[in-house]
This record gives sequence, structure tokens and C-alpha cells, in this order.
Amino acid sequence: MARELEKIYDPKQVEERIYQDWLDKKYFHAEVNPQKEPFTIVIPPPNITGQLHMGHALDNTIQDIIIRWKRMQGYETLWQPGTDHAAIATEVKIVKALAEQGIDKDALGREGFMEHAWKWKEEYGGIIVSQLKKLGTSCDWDRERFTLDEGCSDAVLDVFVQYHEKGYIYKGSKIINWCPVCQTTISEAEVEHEEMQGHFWHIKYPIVGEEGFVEIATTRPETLLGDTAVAVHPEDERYAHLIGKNVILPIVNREIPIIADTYVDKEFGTGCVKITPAHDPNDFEVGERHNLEKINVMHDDGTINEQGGKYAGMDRYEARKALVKDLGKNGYLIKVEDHTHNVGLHDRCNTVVEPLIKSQWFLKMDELSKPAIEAYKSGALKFVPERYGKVYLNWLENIHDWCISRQLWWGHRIPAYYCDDCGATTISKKHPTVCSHCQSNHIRQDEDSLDTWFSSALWPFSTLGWPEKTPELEYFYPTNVLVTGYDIIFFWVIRMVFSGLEFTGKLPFDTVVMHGLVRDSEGRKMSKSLGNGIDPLEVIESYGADALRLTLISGNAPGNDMRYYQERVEANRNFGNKLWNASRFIMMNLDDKKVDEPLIEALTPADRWILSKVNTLTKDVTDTLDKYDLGIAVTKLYDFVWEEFCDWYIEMVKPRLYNDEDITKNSALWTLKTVLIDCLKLLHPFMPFITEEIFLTLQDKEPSIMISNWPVFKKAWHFEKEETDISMIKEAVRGIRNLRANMNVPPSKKAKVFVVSEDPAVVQTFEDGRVFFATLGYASEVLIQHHKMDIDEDAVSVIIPNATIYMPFSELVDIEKEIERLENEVIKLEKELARVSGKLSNQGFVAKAPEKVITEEREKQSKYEQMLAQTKERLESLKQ
RNA sequence: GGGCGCAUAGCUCAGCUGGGAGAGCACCUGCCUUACAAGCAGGGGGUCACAGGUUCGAGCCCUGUUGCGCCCACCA
Repeated sequence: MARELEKIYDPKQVEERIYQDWLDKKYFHAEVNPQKEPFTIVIPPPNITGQLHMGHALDNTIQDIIIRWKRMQGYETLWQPGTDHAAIATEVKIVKALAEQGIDKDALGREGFMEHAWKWKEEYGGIIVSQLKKLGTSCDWDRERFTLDEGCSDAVLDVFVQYHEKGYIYKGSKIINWCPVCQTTISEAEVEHEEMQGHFWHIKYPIVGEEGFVEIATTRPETLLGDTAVAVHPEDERYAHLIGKNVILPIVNREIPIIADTYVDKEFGTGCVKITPAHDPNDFEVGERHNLEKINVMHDDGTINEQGGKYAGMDRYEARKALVKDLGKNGYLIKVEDHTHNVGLHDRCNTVVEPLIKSQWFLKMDELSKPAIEAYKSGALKFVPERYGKVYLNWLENIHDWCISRQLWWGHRIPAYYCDDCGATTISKKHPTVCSHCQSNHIRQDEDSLDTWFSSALWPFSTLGWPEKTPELEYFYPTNVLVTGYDIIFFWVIRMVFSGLEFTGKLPFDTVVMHGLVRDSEGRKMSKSLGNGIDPLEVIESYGADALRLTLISGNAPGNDMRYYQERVEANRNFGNKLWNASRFIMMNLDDKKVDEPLIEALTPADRWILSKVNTLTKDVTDTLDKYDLGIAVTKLYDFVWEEFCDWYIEMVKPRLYNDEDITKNSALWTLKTVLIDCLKLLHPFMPFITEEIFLTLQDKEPSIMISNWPVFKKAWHFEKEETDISMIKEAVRGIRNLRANMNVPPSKKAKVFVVSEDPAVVQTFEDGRVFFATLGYASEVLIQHHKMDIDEDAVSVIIPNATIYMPFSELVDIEKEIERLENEVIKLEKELARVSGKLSNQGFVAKAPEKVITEEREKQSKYEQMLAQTKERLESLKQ
């Protein structure tokens, strides 16, 4: 064993080889195993059109950490992977690609298009998956699924039919959100509201049969073409006399009624509202109440239709301009004001959404949302961090019916069949041959397909074989944790919850771990249009996947957005290198030697100290992971490895390693190896590659760290005395270094060190640790004694509780300066002491503070008193 | 109009159920010490946005204020 390691860790030489090895050995693969408890995560399926971005990297790093940790803890872990067909996103992309080849989508026809689409999927759909692998994700790739594959499609159809049978799915003409560019309906969740600079056009609507007019203000003048009424508030005295009369629609010259409806806000604007039932959701409601005609004035591409008279054929914004111009020319325009208002944009293409009336399929939400609300309120469904539960609840409590049909081909085609003879609709999983109503065979399938989220909603169980009762479904479902970004609660989390509850009777997961967005260094969202996105693959290329993973999960609180800084990746890369070199050092010293586990008694205080520390660390890290506080867990590991293990323990142990006569050499080697292995295991979920590489080089008992056992807290490794002893020595060493640095003593200049203490236990502690002063404190000679004899008066001193350390630097010490320094120490100590004593003499504190806190304060008090006395004594003797 | 988040060291951010302010980067000083200069040792730097309150004790809890950000909502 003990392959020689390079001086610098090079992830490029490691990652691919190790990942392939894991794949070959099927370590990611999960099987139904009644001997073990299952632990399951389903991946948020990335779009097949996607390229790996920082959001994916973050999301999947979190999942991989959790799944690797649980795997090591002995669960049968399934991380179910797959991809999403991403209806609109993909179709748009394919249409574009086809157009570049001179192929027109409509000319191809549905079947021809689908053929191309599937080819496209075969060619590009695997890219994102191969990119995910570069991150080190331990998904069970043998079980990879696709939302449009046979099984998932079967689940979708089953769900559609069942919803329909239960009366939850209906088809109806309602105002929907229409994207004129994508030419499809979109759901409310897909509309993004953005505040935009616009105008308020004030227009005269002349009253029929009398002089005068009503003043109407609108932000979308072109919708005037579809106005079928003007509304005022029923209690608005200003307009009471006009109710029932008509106005003339300017330019159009159509007579429309003035109606009264409480929808109108008397206080806002002029108190008169134009009503366009076909182009505004509120106006639609008003229209329903008053039986108004609904005049659609727009084509699906956003141009004005034949209802628009002379404006027909113009784009909606051209028509707006033209109409405003005509209004002005004819004296109808009163004024134009600047006005900022919210505009709905399609989240995919940023097109301004047009509300239109269309006959569409909807999923009724009022009943379905109830169990989903209850699941949260009862505590069965938990969010990390908790605050996102409120977002979930708020959306569910105000939910509207979900428009599920899309005018797209790339997706699950709606299983509704219309009869040309009797007009009946047949809903059926399988393509029927005849109409279920009249048995005619003149039937045709609905042209629309389903919202892509309709199939994602089933993901936790459709991927496990539902609606079949598969062993996988039985064993791995419900899943345990869902990890996703907060921006996707409405689209996905909520829909999975109610779908899971409805069809499996179980919550699809009990915990939702939310994370935020990865922003650029200036805090802006990474976006294609800004060109500020950072490619995770490039980062992996330069710094390795482990460094990227650490960067993404550390340095911010769960659920918060984070900024991406190259410097942070470098720091984390450096940590990997630190771990690498520490391991290299240990392996060099092991040098093929077999180390035996020593008896506990054979361990030195330093060994026991580090074992005790790593033992506590194990507990801390596990507890923190239990709370899904990954960032804190990794910070604890980072600090331990770098400071305690590398900067202190390894340095302390060096003299023993360099001395073959030292009978404690074996226990030093054993401790180094043991602590390192525990650290590697604890770090493995976070940094899978480097830890595996080191682990395999370090030992040959186990074939892989990723299937090794997660460390557990051991009572036998709890050494309280050694912890206090070593911390005392560390304090002394730090004091010495501090003084030397202040006095600019070069490391080459060694000094005699006297440790003086009257406490025999302390003397013993330093006796045991005497070697550390030589190696860590640059001592030429260490004299430990319980009196001050033989010490030069002009020595500098380090005062720690129970002991004073003297270093004679006769030629270097300026007595005056040393006196001044000690005087400052006295002031500092007196201040501290005053604070603690003040606290302790406070009746309220002594009476009400917990016993533990009071004891701690008392201990501090005596510590400071002692140190103060020692310092004063030293001062006195110097002043003589 | 509701809801949420954030304001802590020059920068980016941690800080668990209230008990002597932390990290990384940057900066300053000294070291190429036989694991690591992607390193080692030492150091400077913070009225924890503001104002009240609760408490023996507040960065943390409560109320209010200011600034920034996000989400939801049909005010034409």
C-alpha cells in the first residue's frame, strides 16, 4: 500500500477514476432490502434542455451529502434520479432548432414533430445527467427515469382519469393567461409580476342622449376595442343618474351600457371603469354577473383580430399606439399620465401575458388543497428552515384552480376524446375505438397536452412504479427528504404533496429542505441575459468538485441566498490540499508499518486529547446533520482538521515519530491514523473524491469509504482531564510564541524556558508536556520547578492560571518595556475581574442565574484573581 | 395592500433554545521550520442599523423606526 502521494492534490487525476469505480461497483444502486431501513430522496428532475448551473450544483450537492451520510449510517439509500421533459422549454428549443434547418413545426405535423423531438431528447437529454455526475452525485443511475417515459406517462394518464372520475378535472371557458409568443396557456404560477413604467390614458366615453361624457382611465387602451360596458359603484352619487344609460365607445362607435357593480372602487381614479370581459379576469367576473357580451379582439399571436376593425392585423402594441393617436385626433383623449403598474410576464420568455378566454382543462383545487394544508398544520410536513412553511400555507389557502392544458405537442397528450357525431367527450386511459356515448367511431383526441408540472407532481411515486404496487413503491415510498429551491414551492412542492396524498394516501416526504439562490459576487441573480452565470463545470475543472461542493454549502444559513466568490472556492480548495498533505505526512510516517491498536493506558495525554476531541466532533457533526445544518457541520470539520489536528496534534506528535526509540511511537501512529480515518469519514459526504482517494491509499481493509460506517460517539474516548491539560499547554505555548513575536525573536534563537508552579498537578502536566515547549515554543531547555530560584530577574514571563513561565532573554529584554507590558496586563485583568465580581455580587444574578453559569463565573473569578496576583508579584520583583 | 427575509470586522457571511463577539478573504509583522508558501507563527480591526421595552443579563426575545431585498395580491 502507501502509494506515494503527490505534493499537491490534483482533482483531475482522481475524480473521474473514482467516480467510475463507484459506478462499476454499483455502490449507488439501491435494492429493496427488508434487513435495512430505507432512506429515499427523489431528485428534482432537471430539464432535458438544461445545462448544469450553480442552482443545480447547490441543490444536488445538498442531496448528495444527505444521501451519502445516510448510506454510511447503514440505511438502504435510494437517490432516485431522472429528468423532466420540460414541455414549453423543450418545445421552444426544438422548434427553434428545426427552424434553423428550415423545417416548420406545423408543416411537420404532430407525429413528425414528436419524432424529431424524441431524437432531440436522445441526443441532448443526457447532457445534464453527465454533468451531474461530475459533481459526484451518488444517484442510482440504474433507476433513471424520464417524465415522458412509459411508466411515468402511464401514471399521468391514470391520475388524469381518476381525477376526472372524482370530478376534480373539468373543462371550461375561463380567462386564462396566454403567452402570445409561446402560443399556449400558462398557469398562474408561471406568471411573474414585474413593476413597469407605463401610462394612464384618460379617455372620454360620450354619454348617449345627453351632453357630456364619463372619464375612463386605462393602462391598456387597445382593450377598448373589446369593451362591452362601463361600470360605476352602485353607491357612487356622482354617477347614480347614469346607471342604465349608455355610452358610445369612442372610435368603435358601439353603444355600451353603464352598469353598477361593487367591484368598482369609488376612491380610485375617476370611479368609472371600462369593462372588457374577454381580456381581463375581473372584467370577466363583472361580465358574468351582468350577462355582458365577451368580445375577444385578439388573435393567439397577440395581433388584433377582425373585431378590431381598422386595427385588425396590427400587433397589440402597434394597435395601442394607433388607437391612442386616433383618440387624440378625435378629441377623446383627455390626458396621459405616467403610471407604474404590475405587468404579468411569462417566466420562460418574458413576454407580457395576455388574459384571454379559452376553453381549457382545469384541476379543481378547493378539496385537494385541504389535506395538504392539514399535513402542514398537523406538523406531519416540516420545512427547513421553518419559515418556508408559511409560504407554502399561504399559497394553498389562496389557491385557484389549476389550468393544466397546454397548446403544445411535447408532453402528455390529454386523454380526452371528442365524438364528431354526438359531441360527447370520452375520458379514457387507453385510446378508445368508439365514443362511449353513442358508439360512433368518429372520435378524435384532444389536441392539448398537460402542464409539465402535472407529471412532476407525481414524481415521488411514479418513478417507483405507481400505479402498480411494486416492491420498490412499497419499500422506498414515502420518501424522506425533498431538497429544492424556495422558488419552486408553488410549482412543485405543493403539487407533489396534494397529489401524493390523493393517490397514495401518504405524504410523499416528511421534510422539505429549502435552499436559496446562488447569486454572483455583486448579489445579482445569475442569468443568461446578464451573462454573469458561472459554469460549475469550469469551477470543477479548475478547483475540483470537492472545493465547489464545500463552497456551495458553507458560509451561509440554510434557505438564504448566497453569493458566489471565486476566493471562497480557492479557500476550500486549499482546505482539500491541507487534508491531502496531512494525510501524506501520516502515510510517510506509517511507511507500510503495521500499527497496532494500543491499550488506552499506552496513549499519551496528547493522543487522548485528540481522540476525545474527535469523539466530540463526531457527535457534533452528526447532531448538526440531523438538523440538516450542513454548513455548520462542515465548518466544524474544517476547524477541527485544520487547527486541532494539523496545527496542534500533528506538530505535537512529530518528536515521537522522528525517534524510533520512543516507545510511544506506535500509539502516535495509531492515533494519527485513527483520527484521520474518522475525519475522512465525517468529511466524505461533503468531499467525496479526496476522502476516497486518501482512504484507499491509507488502508486496505475496506474497499471504499462511501460504504464504510459513519463514526459514532464512544464513551471510552472521553478524556476530560487530558482535554484540560492539553489546553493548558496550548495556552502556555501560545503565550510563549506571542512574547517572542512581540520581541521579534527569530525562530532560530532558542531560549531557556522555566515553568514555575506551586501546584504539583500542574507541575506534572507540564512535566508530561515538556517536549512541546521545545518543538512548539522554541525552547532550548525546559526547567519545570515549583520555585523561582535560578531565574534571571530580567526574564519575560507568561502568566497562565496556576503557573508562570519565564524566558530569560537578557540581551533582548528592555525591562522598562516589560514592566509596561505587565502593567497593561494588570489593567486588563483588573477590568475582567471587576466585571466578573460585579456580576457575582449582583443579588439578582446569584439568585436567578442557572447554577452552571454561576459556577462558571466563580471559576473565572478565581482564575483572574490568581493571574492578577501572579502578574503583580512579577511586576514587584522586576521593579526592585 | 398583506407576508417574509436581511442590516454583525474593509468585503462576503456564521452566530443553536438569551450567559464574556466568530470564520473565510483582505490587511500588517516575522518565517522557504525535513506534510503543506494553496503553508507556518503572531497581530490590528466591530457603541452587532436606530429608539424603546422585558430580564440579574440582549447580537439573540418584544414593540416601534429607518434602509435594502424577496414573495404573494384583480385596484382599472
